[in-house]
Amino acid sequence: MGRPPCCERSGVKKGPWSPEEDLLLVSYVQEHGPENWRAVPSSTGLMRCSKSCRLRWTNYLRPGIKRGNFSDQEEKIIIDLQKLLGNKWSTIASYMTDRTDNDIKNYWNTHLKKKLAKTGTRESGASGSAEMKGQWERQLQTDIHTARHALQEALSFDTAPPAIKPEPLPLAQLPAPAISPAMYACSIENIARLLEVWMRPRASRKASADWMTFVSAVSGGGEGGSGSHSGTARTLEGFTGTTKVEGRGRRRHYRCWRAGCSTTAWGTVTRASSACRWRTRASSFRNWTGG
DNA sequence: AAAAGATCCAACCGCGTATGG
DNA sequence: ACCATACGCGGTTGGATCTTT
Repeated sequence: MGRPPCCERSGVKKGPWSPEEDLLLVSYVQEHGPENWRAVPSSTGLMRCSKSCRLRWTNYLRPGIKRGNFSDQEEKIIIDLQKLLGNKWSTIASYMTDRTDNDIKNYWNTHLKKKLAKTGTRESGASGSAEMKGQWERQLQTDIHTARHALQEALSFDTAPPAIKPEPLPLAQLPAPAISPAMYACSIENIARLLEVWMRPRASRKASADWMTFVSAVSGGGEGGSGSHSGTARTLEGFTGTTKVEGRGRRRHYRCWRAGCSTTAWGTVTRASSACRWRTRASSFRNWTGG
């Protein structure tokens, strides 16, 4: 029954992704697109299974992913769609293309389930549900129409098929941007954008977020004076990545590097008590020439 | 300041489905 | 038709971080 895990072979790395792994994966997708995942480990040298690579891409690195708090509207959409569709997270996510199914699932499990349990009954009553169902059915019909149209186009030998323009979708308040190959090129920017989002009030929680926080701090960026630093000024420019080296909790050591250059900078990031501010310690920040 | 408990979410796991030989 | 393997999805977990004591 069932297949053995795809990652049983020895030497496969598990756990949180490092920035350099992210960059390798993004580079691969930029070049080949998000397909043929089984080729990713061998092509990139990543010591990860294909499944892990796909998950990392779809849940984290893919362009257009929105991070941060869910808006009231998003919350309502999730509640309504969950009521309508059940735990079909990927389907629900298809209506909120800037959110991943994993995010939605997590948000449901950690926030909405409790919230709904607390309020007892679900706010949007039967009439709201019926309305949603009507919208859902209309959407489905539109999808079928679009698919049929596309099939006809594909089966005919016309050159330059006309652009398919589906009718306005009832649930299209959150438009679904088609992911074109050109968008993969935005992945690096996507990482940078995530950096910006995560630098906002909420302090980073994960190592990868810490990385971004750190890079921002090193670059002298950040909002409201967060990321204050002193000593030798270093900018993000030129640094291609950073990795956590040692330490845990409130105090960590990081290393950042540049491509094709042996210069590495070491830094310690501390979280200044309750002020939610990160800073690099000039005293422990120095150049290091490795190799 | 430290310990303990609670919370959150990235990543893993197992299974069903799709696909190709 | 059968088998092997890749893909995709939903449930679950580990551990980092936050909050409370």
